[in-house]
Amino acid sequence: MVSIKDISIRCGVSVATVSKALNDHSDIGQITKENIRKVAKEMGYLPNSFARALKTNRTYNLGVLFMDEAQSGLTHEYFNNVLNSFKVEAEKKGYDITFINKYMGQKTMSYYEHSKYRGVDGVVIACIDFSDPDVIELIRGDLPVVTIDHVFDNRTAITSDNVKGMRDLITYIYEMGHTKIAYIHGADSSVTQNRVGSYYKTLGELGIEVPDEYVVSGIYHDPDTTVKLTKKLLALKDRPTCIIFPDDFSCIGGINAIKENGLRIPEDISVAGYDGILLSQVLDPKITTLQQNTKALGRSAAEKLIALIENPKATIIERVVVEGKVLAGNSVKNLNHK
Amino acid sequence: MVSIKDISIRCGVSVATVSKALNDHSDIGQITKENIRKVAKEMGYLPNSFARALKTNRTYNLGVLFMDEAQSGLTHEYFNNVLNSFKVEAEKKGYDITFINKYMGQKTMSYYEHSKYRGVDGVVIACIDFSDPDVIELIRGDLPVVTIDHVFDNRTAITSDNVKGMRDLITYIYEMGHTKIAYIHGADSSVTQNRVGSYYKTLGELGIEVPDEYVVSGIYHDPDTTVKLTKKLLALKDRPTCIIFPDDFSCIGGINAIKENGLRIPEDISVAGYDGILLSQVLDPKITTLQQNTKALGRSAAEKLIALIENPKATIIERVVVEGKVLAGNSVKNLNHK
DNA sequence: ATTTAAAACTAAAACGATTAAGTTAAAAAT
DNA sequence: ATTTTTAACTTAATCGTTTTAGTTTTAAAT
Repeated sequence: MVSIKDISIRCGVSVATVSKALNDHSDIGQITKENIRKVAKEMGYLPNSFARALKTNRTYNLGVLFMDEAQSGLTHEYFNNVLNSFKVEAEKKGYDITFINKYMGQKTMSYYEHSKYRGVDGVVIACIDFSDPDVIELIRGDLPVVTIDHVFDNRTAITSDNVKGMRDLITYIYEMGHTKIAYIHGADSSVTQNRVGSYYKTLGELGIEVPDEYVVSGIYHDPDTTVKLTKKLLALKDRPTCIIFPDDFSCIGGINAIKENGLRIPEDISVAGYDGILLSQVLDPKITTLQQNTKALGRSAAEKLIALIENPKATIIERVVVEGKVLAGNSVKNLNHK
Repeated sequence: MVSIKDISIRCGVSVATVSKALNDHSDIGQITKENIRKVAKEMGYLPNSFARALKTNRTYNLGVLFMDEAQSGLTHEYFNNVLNSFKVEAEKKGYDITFINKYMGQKTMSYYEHSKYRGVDGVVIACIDFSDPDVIELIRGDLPVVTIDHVFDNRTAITSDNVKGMRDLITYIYEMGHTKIAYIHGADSSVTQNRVGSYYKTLGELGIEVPDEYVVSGIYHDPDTTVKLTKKLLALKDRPTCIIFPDDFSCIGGINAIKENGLRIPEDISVAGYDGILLSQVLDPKITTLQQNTKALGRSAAEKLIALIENPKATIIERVVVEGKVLAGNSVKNLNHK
């Protein structure tokens, strides 16, 4: 590999001059600069990122901590889309991304250690158990951090507007004539708390009493568990007319349970999901769901993280809230004009 | 950050000794080693990966070049799954992964340049236009490379067995009583060539003549284009009884076109996909498809790439062929016992 | 008691950049 | 004509490792 030194020899100048010329410092003459750049191109020079990183402590590398229940944020469509959007924006700004994990070969490292070891300039955290001590270590650490879908006091956070999302979804369902709306929610997290809270609040404002049995604790992204919980709901004496599932994917479990019971959707019972993944819109019937704006989430996360990195003095903690929108499928029956 | 030097001072030995102790060289005494390791742990020492990379030219970082038509291998379920499996295996062996791309900020770099700049130890290439000059540059380059779903003479390749896959799929459809089997295939590539070749060969062996109009050139992962092409097939005087689509995702377009035409699946016409993505098995009817073994593909790619990296002398070019299996859904009607 | 061999450690160069501080040459000010 | 300023470079240290080629100490062999 051709180095700065090779160029300096060819050009008859010092390595310092070459370095400065390539980095466009002001104390190098125009003619010299141009010549050095020409020669560098001719020789096929590529900067050595480690050497640079060693000296400057900047890698132009962003850590990504994306982990779902199944240990693979990659195959989870929601996080997938957020990640892809994050990646696109990061690359646009000249950053690469590196996945942060705990288990590197034999050794285990904490997320913080891994981040430090790879020297990432900052980390985006999403899709994870935010109470994990290893995550907390990272949050408390000295690296710029942006969290997605969870808010820490002293850190920039990008969140999907789960309060408004759930309100909009319920309002839509209510306007379709439903009042007996059950909710199988996901495991406890701030996302879940916001949604459940908004569920109660919205129904309360609409003057609807919610029987305790209508709110069931489930698991995100788990059709199997959802099958069981759905059956429970179907067995109720006062069965709901609509069930909201933790997300579109687990909704499939719910749909299967309902079909197994000999019921039709939406004729006999209505269902709604959450996320608005591709799949939800190709199912028959199309699922009525709240589509989260994954593009904006990923893009904002990258923007804010890079801003944090590039303006270390002005460490501004920001809160970005991204709204989603109701995707009206065909899975919620209109009870108004029957 | 605590460095090797800090440890050396605390232990009263030279930095060389510390380095060797931590890397378990044979010329350091047991007691010294243990002491140094203890102190290193106490002080929270983390090796600096750039410094190490600078000296050793090894980063324990693998480049990933995953690009689909939409410029985002990440949101494409097939590649997604391959990538995830690749990542899991790589991490198990102590490697991180870095996405290789062309456009870093303002500057554009070739894939090869990007790989060199980031100093990845090797690159896996998949899901891309393999005739792209930038890809060729990488293939011809001096980095260990493994390709997925495309074979280059002098490079290790992991391929899904498209010949056997298509044969199995067609054999299944044939056994269900079909002889008029159309095929909308994807854009030209070695994958497509293998599938189309196998399509003709298998049908030929079964003694079935294929009308020219039954083989249509389409696009992978593009439901919209598939809608149009499906309509063409449906309009034929001698309409096929079964249509094979480029993949499961574009199959959705085909299904929609068929439904629009007032036809039922599989009662009036049968369809088959390719890939076996999650989605194919939750649709109603379940799509009959050939499920590719994405886990094995990703794992093998990582294994072979790392083998190449860790045994530079024995540069063995390998060919790994991974078989898939027919997922018999409900989208192909059994014509035998009507 | 002396030489030889083995074990345990160190010195210093190197990897490829960046950068603070210093130097030289040319231009501007006196 | 001399001093001051500015422009255009260079020197050399530094980042944190690894590693070659010693050096010293201890043990074994003579």
